[in-house]
Amino acid sequence: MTTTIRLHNTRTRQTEDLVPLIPGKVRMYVCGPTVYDRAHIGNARPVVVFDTLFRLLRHIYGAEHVTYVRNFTDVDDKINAKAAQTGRPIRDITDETIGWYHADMDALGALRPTHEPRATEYIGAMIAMISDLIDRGHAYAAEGHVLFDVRSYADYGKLSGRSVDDMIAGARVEVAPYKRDPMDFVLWKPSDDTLPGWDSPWGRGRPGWHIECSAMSKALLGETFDIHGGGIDLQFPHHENEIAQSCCANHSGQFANIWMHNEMLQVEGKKMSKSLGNFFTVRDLLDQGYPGEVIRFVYLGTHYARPMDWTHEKATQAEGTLRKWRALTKGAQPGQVADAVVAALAGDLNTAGALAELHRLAGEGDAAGLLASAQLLGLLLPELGGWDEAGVDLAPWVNRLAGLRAEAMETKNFAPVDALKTALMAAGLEVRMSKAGVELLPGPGFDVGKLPVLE
RNA sequence: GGCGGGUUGGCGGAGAGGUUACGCAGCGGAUUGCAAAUUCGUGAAGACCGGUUCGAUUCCGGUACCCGCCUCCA
Repeated sequence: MTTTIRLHNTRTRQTEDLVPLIPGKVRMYVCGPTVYDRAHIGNARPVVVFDTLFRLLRHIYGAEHVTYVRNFTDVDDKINAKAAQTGRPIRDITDETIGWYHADMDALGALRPTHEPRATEYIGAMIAMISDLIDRGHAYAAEGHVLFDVRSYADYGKLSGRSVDDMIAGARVEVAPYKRDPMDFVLWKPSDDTLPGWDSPWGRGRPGWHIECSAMSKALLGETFDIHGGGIDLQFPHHENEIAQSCCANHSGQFANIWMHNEMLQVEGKKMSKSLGNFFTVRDLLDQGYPGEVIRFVYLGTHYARPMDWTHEKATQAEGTLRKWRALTKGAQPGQVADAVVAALAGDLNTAGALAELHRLAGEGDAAGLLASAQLLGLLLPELGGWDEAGVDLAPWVNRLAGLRAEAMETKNFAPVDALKTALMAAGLEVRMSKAGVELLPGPGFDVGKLPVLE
């Protein structure tokens, strides 16, 4: 445990050493998806980023000393809307969506977190926390709602660098009449008979958005823990509100130590949006033939704190690199993880730097080191492979090409060789002919159906 | 309007106050029936204007442009 991990803490705006609150153990919470639809490729970025951090933490502290919690938000008005629209039970929708999520994130090589709590299983904990906040004078009930009193928490706005007064000045939120302050946010809201609801001291209702993360992190990690992650778009209001709730409900007044935020993702230089037609789910990309490993490689190519651009060009390059590396490490056993790779990751999760080290290892022909190091990044794992193989036995084509070539060397008529070679290349094969013989390797876009028919 | 982030060679994309990032593409050589692959070598940067410094792409200030959040979208 000689490596010290340094991480940029958005709470303090500084890059800091990770010093676990409990020596030798690391606890991390990351905001997970609202389960009403397939995850899009923007949703997948924090998954890959924090999975990579999870892998690094396990490498350094030992797998059994790292606890990673990522929630499923399965109570939400978007889910309610979908249920109303389709007539399906909510639980059906959320169960199905969680299944999709697991399948899609598995394809990207993301490990399952230690715990994946569902919000609906922690309603009691949320109600208890809300009651506590009321008792301590940080929240109040009004017209079936319970609201958090932002004026009761002096540090409100600190995470996102805003003051309550500034926010009110620029606010575009509609102010409900029962709010004491325009910035007060909902902890609990009433449900009518058509909506899911739970009994509470304030009547039948459902939780507000932010309280679930406060309740679940406390239940599974404790009042304080080491790392809290999520997309930068969650910094305000979600994380700001989480901090307010948790710090006011916790006796220590402390919550997560290091806050990490990943930047957003664009597609071909533009914001991903349905109206621009550049909106993709992870499943869309997988169906289009981008292997999950290739998608992961593209993500790792940009530092998590910088905006990332998804482009077809990058995916093509990533695919070529991974093909090369998979060929180089074929049959090899993982050796030692390279120090330089760990050092890069330990420096605020510099995945792009780590990939550069991988290139170096590949250049040196260190298959064992490359394999072990790549696997630390969640690449070159056996379960992510297979896409780089032909899926058919290419021996008949190899033999025919070799035969024609041998003849041509005698007759000096290379036309038949070139014709076959052209056809094979058109099918997406890479054709290598050398003194040692003929080799056919599937390249990007290889299509078995386009292979020339041999007589 | 408020808050935050960014601007690096043809493209992508890092680190470091002074020494080659790296990958892809390009160019030249070797190799090849031709190619591919491989291999050797090579050119190319730090938005703009100031400041600090012996020295800044790296620190500070300003300008321009881009992006995000403030609309329960990661």
